[in-house]
This record gives sequence, C-alpha cells and structure tokens, in this order.
Amino acid sequence: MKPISDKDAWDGEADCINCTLRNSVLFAGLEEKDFDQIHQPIDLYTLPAGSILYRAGDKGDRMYTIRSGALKLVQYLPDGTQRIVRLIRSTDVIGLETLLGQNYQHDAVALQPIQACSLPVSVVQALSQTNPKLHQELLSRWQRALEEADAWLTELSTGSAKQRIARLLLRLVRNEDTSECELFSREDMGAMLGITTETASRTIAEFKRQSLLMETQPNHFLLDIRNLGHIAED
Amino acid sequence: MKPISDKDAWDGEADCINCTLRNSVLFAGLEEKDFDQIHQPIDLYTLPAGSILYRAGDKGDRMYTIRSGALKLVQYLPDGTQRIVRLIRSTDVIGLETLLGQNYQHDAVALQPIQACSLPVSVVQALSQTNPKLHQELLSRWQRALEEADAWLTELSTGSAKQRIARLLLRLVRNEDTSECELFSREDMGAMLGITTETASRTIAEFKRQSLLMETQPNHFLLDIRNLGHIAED
DNA sequence: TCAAGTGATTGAGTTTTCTCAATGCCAGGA
DNA sequence: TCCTGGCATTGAGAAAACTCAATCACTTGA
Repeated sequence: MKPISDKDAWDGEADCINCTLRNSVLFAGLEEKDFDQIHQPIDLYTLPAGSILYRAGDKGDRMYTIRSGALKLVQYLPDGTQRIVRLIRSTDVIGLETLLGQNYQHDAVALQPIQACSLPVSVVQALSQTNPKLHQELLSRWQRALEEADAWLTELSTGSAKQRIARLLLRLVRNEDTSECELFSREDMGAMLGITTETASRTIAEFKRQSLLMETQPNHFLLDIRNLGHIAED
Repeated sequence: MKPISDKDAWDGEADCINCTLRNSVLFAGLEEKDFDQIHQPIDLYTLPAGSILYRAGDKGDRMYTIRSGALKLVQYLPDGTQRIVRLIRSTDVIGLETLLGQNYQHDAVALQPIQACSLPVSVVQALSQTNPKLHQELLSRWQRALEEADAWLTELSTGSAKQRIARLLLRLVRNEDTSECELFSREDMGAMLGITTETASRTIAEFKRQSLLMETQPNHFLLDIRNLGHIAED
C-alpha cells in the first residue's frame, strides 16, 4: 500500500506530445500548440499493486489517466463492507468529479502494477475551455462511466452467483480470439458481484472442474466463451 | 401504457420564463435573453402512470425535465429480466446521453402520473455553447447521475433483503420530519433491489408487523426512521 | 350486485448462499 | 531448509432467498 508520494514511484514529467497512447487518451484531440498552455507538470508514475491513488473524501485536485494495469474504485458502507463499483483499465480516466470541485467519491486502488499520468484539474479545466474536442471527450468519458455503472447494476448485481461470475469473466476477456482473461483475488471478485469470497471461490473452482476455465498461469485463464455465455444468459 | 404522442397528454408549449421550478431546473442559469434563442418549442406534457417517455435503443432527440411525479429507468438482460437502475423525481433531467448523439440507454417509464417538459437536444446544445452556467449544470447533472448509480450499487445491491429494503425506504423519505414515504409496487421494488417480488412483499409485511412502517394510505407510509436505520447499517 | 382481473400476501418445500472452520498451497524471510 | 502469512479451496450446518401455488383484498366493468 505505498502512497503515491513515494519517490520510487515518480517517473518524471510525462511527454504528452510523444505519448504512445496519444490517440486513445483524453488528450487525443489536442494539437501541439495546446500543449504550450500547460503550465503545471503532468507527472508520470509507476506504482505497484495495492497502491492507493486517492481515497474517498480526499480533496480532488488531479485526475489520472491510466496507461497500463488495472484498478478498482471502491465505496464503503457505514458498517465497513466494501463494494467495488468500477474497474479501470488502460486509457481510462478517473477523478472526473474533481472538475466540479468535488472531493473524490471512491478509493482508487491498484489491482496490478500500474502506470498513470497525473493531470492537475486546473490544466484540464483550462484546456477544455479552449478546446472543444477535449471538452467533448470529457463528456463522453462521463457518459461511459455511467454506462459502466448501469451495466454493473444489470449484469453484475442481478441473478445467481454463477451467472454473475460468468458475466464478469466474459467482460474481462480482452481478446475475443484467444479468450484470455486475467482474474483478481476471490475477495475482490466477491466485492464486485455482491457475493462472498467463498461463493466466488466455489464457483470459479466449479467452472474449472467443468472445463469452462483453464488456468494457464496463476489467475490467468482461457475461457470457454460459448458455454459461459449460456450460463450468463440463463 | 399510453404513448407520449397522445393528444390528451400535450399541455401546450412550456413557459420557461415563468416556470415555477425555474430555480431548481436545468435552465436555472439562463437569462431572459437566452430564451430568445430557443427556436424549437419546449412542450409540456401530463402523463398517466405507466406512460413510456422513451425506450432503450430509440433515437435520442430530446431530454426531459420532470416537473412532478416519479419514473423509473429500466434496463433489460438478454433473458428478459429487468433491472431498474435509477429513480427519477421532480426537477431531475433524463436523456443526457442524447447530447452525445447516442440512443437512449433505458426505458423511461412513469411510476406515477407525471408532468414533464420535453427539451429538443438541439436547443440544449445551442444554449450550452453560449451559456457557461447551463453548461456547468449539465456536467453536474451527469455527475449526479453517476453518484446515484454508485449509491445503488453500494446501498441497494449489497447486503440482505432486509437491509436493502430498509435503505431504499430511507432513501424514499421526502420529509425527514414527518418521515412520510411513498412506495411502489412490490415488483418494482424487487427490480430496484435485485430480489424477487415475494421477498420484497414478505419483508415489507414483516416491517409492518414490527411497526417499522405504518400504512396511512395505500402505499403511503410513515417510517420508524431510527430503527430502520439500525437495520440498514447492519 | 357480481365476476374478473390485478397486485399483495402467505405457505411449503427447495435451492442457493452465507457463516464459521479447517485444510491445502505457495512464496518470502529467517 | 523450515516457518509463516496470505490466499484459495473445501466441508458442514444454518439462514436467507427463490419457486410455485393458493388465497386475499380491491377495483373495475358488465
């Protein structure tokens, strides 16, 4: 759980203009001249799994673009139970709420080692006022987050544990052809689906026995997409 | 299930400038001169419970401000089960996705008789480009929808049926002092909480027997807020 | 007034999920 | 190499939800 202020974590200032993800990232619509307007540094970090980018309630002063790795956005109930409300992956942006001057709404915790760029709100705010493309991109990110949240409600919080796990697995497939999929701890899976760690474990174990999953490396699986699809849909 | 095109439903053009909800509504930041820019009519409708304002997948060409009543936003799983992902009430706006040229993401169905203003996207789009306040208001509505979705995930899709019902009830209280609360059909409650109609009914019935609820009129209740709070938090 | 339809409630039995405990597995540090 | 801590897995019994039916309460239309 290293804090982001660690010196180790800092990789220096980001070179946005030559960013390898430039086309898929928040700043896709910007032109060279726009970057001259950036008066605060955009830092690049490499962080180990378990790192916390920010906590719910913290004053929101920066957004983050995720370059690689995955993180979870977590909310807590008064009794302490946690619920993972979103999964964040490469090219996603978190911390949009800071644009409205709000505090962060979630804990943002790395599930894997991650690379992230830290964007000061003031920078994004300034750029978005002069650059309609960036502005549009922000709206569209907001909407995407909303769609994602809705999908979690309908797909991942409805139906039996088996169905939910199957749906989660199918969502996690990165490459349809190879049907590869990287999983998380059973505890996190439970927190994503609103089920207990044990139920998550039992279900995954059962899927393995039924050859719906093949574990190639620890937590790295090949899926039987067709049959998981049947389970997911009923 | 009257379609909105019903002649009965149309109340004429809305008089935004003298709107009684002017201060709490999307257009709060507009000034008189801004209204001159509106070249397409903003219509006002009164619709009975059960009306469908739009369906998921329909081409999105208008947003709606709800003046009174409540509606549900519903999504469907491939197997036909439905999940209510949001509850919309007075002064809320639905159909933000149309600003991005998207189709509607949900079915919008009236749970009670409603009054709604229909805002053509083009109008909102034009106004938001010249009026920063309106623009800010749109962002903030988007964020609010997202917070609401997250809250449904953490509060209404986690924990036992009793807890979920208690949390839903507490959310539905309009007036903290009188602790009044209007409920919906058990079927809808189930679809909001990811439980069956029967479980919803049993739980409500049990709460009634325990005097956590007092039914003053059909589906109109007084709550024992303190004790429901205890159930909700654990 | 009566029949029919709708939604709420309740019952009974089944299935699923949870809880609490024990065990197994594996990687890192002494 | 052995010990230890953190996960995953599994077992067993209890509790919670679900399913399928039956009944009840009300409203509406004939």
